[in-house]
Amino acid sequence: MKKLNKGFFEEVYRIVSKIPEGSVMTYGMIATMLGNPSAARIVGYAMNSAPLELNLPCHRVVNKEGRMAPGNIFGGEEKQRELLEKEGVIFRDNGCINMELYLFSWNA
DNA sequence: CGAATGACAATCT
DNA sequence: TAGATTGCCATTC
Repeated sequence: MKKLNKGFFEEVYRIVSKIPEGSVMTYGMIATMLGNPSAARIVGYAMNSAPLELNLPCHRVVNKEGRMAPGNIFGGEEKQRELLEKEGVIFRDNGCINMELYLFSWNA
């Protein structure tokens, strides 16, 4: 669980760590960046194995709905919501993020 | 090498 | 609308 230098994972970590505060990224989007638009699961899997030492802003990584995973990951999706809100991300009433507004534009 | 896993996505019921 | 199912692809055992 230490040699996570597996191209794909590494790229995921790199991209995620590049997400500026107040912005969010979707798994499918990251996967597309890596060249595999269908590898969204791999991104999630990478997060699952993501070393906390990297301080990856995984809370800025959300699914297409603008929502976060199951809820038993970081300590509760609600906790994530608070974190993101604190960074300036406004959530909708349904608990989803305004992706159109907060989606991080990687390709300048 | 083969089977299992996974924090998604899209489709179907 | 919400829940369940399948597909996809890389990593792990």
